[in-house]
Amino acid sequence: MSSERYNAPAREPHWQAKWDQAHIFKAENASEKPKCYVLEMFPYPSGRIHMGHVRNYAMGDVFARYKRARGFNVLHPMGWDAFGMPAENAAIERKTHPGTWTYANIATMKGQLKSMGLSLDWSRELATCNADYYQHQQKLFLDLLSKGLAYRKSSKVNWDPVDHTVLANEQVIDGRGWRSGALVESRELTQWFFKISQYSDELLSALGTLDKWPEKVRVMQANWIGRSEGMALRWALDEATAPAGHSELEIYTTRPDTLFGASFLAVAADHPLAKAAAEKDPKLAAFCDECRRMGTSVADLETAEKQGFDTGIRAMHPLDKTWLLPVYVANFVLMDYGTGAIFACPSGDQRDLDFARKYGLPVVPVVLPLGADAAAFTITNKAADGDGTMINSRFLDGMTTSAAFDAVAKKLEAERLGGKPSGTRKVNFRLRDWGISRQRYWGCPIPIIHCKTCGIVPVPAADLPVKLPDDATFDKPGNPLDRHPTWKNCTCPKCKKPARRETDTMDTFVDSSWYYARFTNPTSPTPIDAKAAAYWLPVDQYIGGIEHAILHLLYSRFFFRAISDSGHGTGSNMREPFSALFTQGMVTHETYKSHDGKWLTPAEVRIEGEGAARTATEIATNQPAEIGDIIKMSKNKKNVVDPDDIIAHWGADCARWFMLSDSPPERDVIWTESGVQGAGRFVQRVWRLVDEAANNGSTFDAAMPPVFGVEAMALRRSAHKALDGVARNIEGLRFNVAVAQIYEFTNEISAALPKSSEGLDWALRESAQFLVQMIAPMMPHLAEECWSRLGYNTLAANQAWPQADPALLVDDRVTIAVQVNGKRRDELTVALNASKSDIEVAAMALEGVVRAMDGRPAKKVIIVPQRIVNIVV
RNA sequence: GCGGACGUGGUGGAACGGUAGACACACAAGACUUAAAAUCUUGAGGGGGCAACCCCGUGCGGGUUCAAGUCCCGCCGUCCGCACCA
Repeated sequence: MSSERYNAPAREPHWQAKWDQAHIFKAENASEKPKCYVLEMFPYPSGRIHMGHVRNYAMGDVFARYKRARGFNVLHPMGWDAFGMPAENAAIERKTHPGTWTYANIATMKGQLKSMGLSLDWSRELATCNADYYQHQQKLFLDLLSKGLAYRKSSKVNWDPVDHTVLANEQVIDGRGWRSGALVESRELTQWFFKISQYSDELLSALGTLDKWPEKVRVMQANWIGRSEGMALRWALDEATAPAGHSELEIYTTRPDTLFGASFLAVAADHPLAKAAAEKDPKLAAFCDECRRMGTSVADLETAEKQGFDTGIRAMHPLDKTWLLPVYVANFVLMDYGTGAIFACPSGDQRDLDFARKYGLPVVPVVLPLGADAAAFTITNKAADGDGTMINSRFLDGMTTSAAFDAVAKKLEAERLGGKPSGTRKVNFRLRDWGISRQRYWGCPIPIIHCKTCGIVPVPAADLPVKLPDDATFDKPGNPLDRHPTWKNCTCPKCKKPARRETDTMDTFVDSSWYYARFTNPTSPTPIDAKAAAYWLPVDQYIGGIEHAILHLLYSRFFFRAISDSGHGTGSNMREPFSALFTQGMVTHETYKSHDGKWLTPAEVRIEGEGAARTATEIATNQPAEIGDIIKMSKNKKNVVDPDDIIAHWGADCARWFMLSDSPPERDVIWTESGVQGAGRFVQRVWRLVDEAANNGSTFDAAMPPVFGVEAMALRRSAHKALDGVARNIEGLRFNVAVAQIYEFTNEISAALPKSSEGLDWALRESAQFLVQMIAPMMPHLAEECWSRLGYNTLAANQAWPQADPALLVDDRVTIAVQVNGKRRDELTVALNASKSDIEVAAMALEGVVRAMDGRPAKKVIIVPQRIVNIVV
C-alpha cells in the first residue's frame, strides 16, 4: 500500500507523452464508427491562455473523451484565430513583426494547452495567418465575387478612430468599437461587402431547425435579422412644392391600417428629397448638417430630442388625393432602414406623437384599443400602438387592425401611380450587408487589383496566394500596406498595364467563418475537401462564449451557405455548420484595490476572516485593501489567476475538475482559492480510494462471485447507477451534476470500505474501476495513474465506457414517502413491484400516518407506485 | 420601449408536478498528533419542544391539482441582449 500523495504536476506530463506516442487522438476521415465532431471556438493567440480558455476547453474535452469512450470516431481539433489588430498594435509598441509576435504566442499557448491534457488532434492544427490557410480564403472570396455575393460599394460606414479601420455593424457595441472601445464615427467610404442580406430570410427561418442551440442565441439572431412585414407606399408630391425631378416619395410602413391617422411625412437628412430641397433652402441645409453631425453613439441618441424641419413640400394622401400632408426632415428617421422615409400617425406611435405635439401637427385617433370605452377614448400623451378597432378611418371603420391592413393593401395594390401600384406588400429586414474591408496590415489580403483601364480585376486563381509583404513598417498609424513602397504596385492581369493592388484586408471574422470546415481536411488543395466536410460536418457540439451570439455565429451560418452556393460546401444540401451549440459562462473573481486606488492581483493580497468580517491586506505594504465586486477575470482589473500557476501547483486535473464542478456550465463560475483546494483534496481522495481498493485482494478480472451480500449489492447498485447518471449528465453537458454524482459515489465507496460482506472485495474493485472510468473524461491524468495502479498496462483513455447493468439500476425495494393531505408524515419501504392495495394497507398502518389521520376516515388515497402515497382525509 | 433569462440555506447549487436543500464550499464540535497540516467522525433552513414530534419555509399575491420550487395569472426585483427599425 502506497501512502504517498499523488503528485499531479510531476505525473501529468508523463501521461501526456504516452497519449502523444500512441497518437490516440488522431481522427481518421473514414471509419466504421459513428462520427462526432467536437469543437471549441479557437483562440486568438493573444499571449497566454486564461481561465476562460481552461473552462471552455475542459468542457469540450470532457465531451470529446466521453464520446471516444462511447465508441465514436471523434474529431477534436485546435487552431489559431491568428490575424487581428492586437498583433499589429504589439508590433507598433515592441517594434517586432506582427507575425513574429503571433507565432511566439502560438508556441506559448500551444504548450499551455498541452499541459492541460486535452484530447486534441494536433495534426490538424492551423493558423489563419498562415498563407496555407488564407490563400484558400482568397479563393473563396473570388468565387463569392463571381457569384455576386461579394461586391464593392460606397456607403456610410463605422470608423474606429483608435484602430484606424472600418467596423461592421455587428462589431459596434453601444456606439463603440468592440475591440478598442472608441466612439465610432460615421464615414463615407468605398468598401467590400458580403451579401449576407440575400440570406436574411433563410438565416431567420432556419433558426427554427437549430433545436440544440440555446433559445437566447436564436432570439438574439432573430432580433438582429429583424424581419418586419409592411408595405412600401408611393406618395405623389404636390408639383407646386416639390423640387424639380421629384414627383413622388416612397415610404415604408408596418401600419398601413393607420393611414387615415397620418399627419405628416418625414425623411432622413440624407434622403435625396431632403438634399434636393436643401439646395434651395439654406436653413434646411443647416438643419440636415446638424442631423448628420449628431453621431450615431448611444449617448447622442438618448439625449437627442426629436427634431424636424418642414421642407415646404406637400404630399398627396394615397387614399385621398385632395388631402395634402407636409414633408419634414426629421433627425430620428434612418436613411438605411426601409426607404429612409416614413409616414407618421401620431395617435398610433409614441415617437410620432411626441413629434406632432412639438410641432403642433394633428393627432387623429384611428385605433380604439381592445376593451377601451369609445366615448371616453382620447389620445393625450400616450399613443395607442396596439391592436384594436378602426375609428375615424372612413371605409375601414369597425374593422380590426389586421383586417384594415389587408383592406388598405388590397386597395393600394390596385391603385396606380405613374402606371405602377401605389402600394406593395413588402418584407423588410434590419440586417445589413457585412462590410469586410479593414484598413489594416495583419489580415487576409483581398485578392483584387484596381486597374485604370479595366476597373476592378480579380487576381487570377493561379496567382494566389496574394501574400502579405514581410517588410511592412509599423512606425506610424494607418495601413502599412497602403504606404508600402512596392507591394501595392502590380500589373493588371487583363491589360498588363501598371495597376494598384487592393490594400484593404479582410475582417478577421471571415477567417473564423470557415475554419471548422478546413479542419476536416487541413491539407486539402481546395479550400474545402467536400468529401471530408460531408463526413464530419456539421459540428456535433460547438462550445464557446455567448459574446459571439451574433458576430461569429451569424457570420459562419451565412458564410457556410454562401461558399456552398459558390461551389465550396459539402456538395450536399447541408446548410448549418453547427448542429448543437453550447455557450459557457465566464470565469469571475473578486477584485482588490489598494489603499491608494490601484488594482491588485489576488496574489498581492492576504485575506483574513470570513463573511462580513472578511478583510484584505496588501502584502507588500501591509496596508488595508478594498475587496471589490466579483467580475469577469480581466487584466485591466488584475483579478486574474494564471492557469500555468494553478497547473504547476495543483495539476491540470484539479483545475479542470474545479472548472466543471459546482456551477452549471452555462453560468458564470467564481474562481476561489478554497474551491481549488476542495478539488485538490478530491484528487487525493480518488487516488487513496483506488489505492485501497486495489489492495483489496480480489481483482475485478476474477470471476464474479455467485452471491453478493447486502452491502456488496448496495455498492454495486450505486456503482451502476452512478455510471448511468454520469453518462447521461455528460451527454447533456450538465457537468456540475455529473461531478456531484461522482462525489456521491465516492462517499458510497468510502462507507463500504470498512464493511465486510460476501463479494464485497469484488464489488469494491468494480467500483474503483468504474470510478476511474467515470472521472477519466474530466481528470484524464489521474485516471491513467489510477488505471495503472489497478494493474492495467493499457491506457484508460482507450477504454470503452462500461456498460451499466440495467438490472442494477433499479432497486428491488423502494422507499416512498407517505403523505396525509399533501404533507409528508412517514415513509414506507416496499418491494419494487408491490401492488397498490399492499401499499395502501402498509401505509395506513404507519405510526405517523395513524397520528396524522387522527381517527378520520380516508376520503381518497392516491398511490403512485415507486413514488408516493397521499391520503386525503 | 422591445425581447430573453433568472429569483431555493452563510455560499455555489440539486430536485421526470411526487420525501425541498442532493453534492460541494465555508463553518462548528470531536478523533488522531507534542503541535500543525492531512485524514476521519458528527452537526447544522428558521422557530417551538427534554423528547417523540409539531409549526413555518423555494422573491410577493392569487389560481389549477390529491400534491406546486416546478404549471397558469398578476406584481416586485436582478441580470443579459437589442434599441429613434417606422
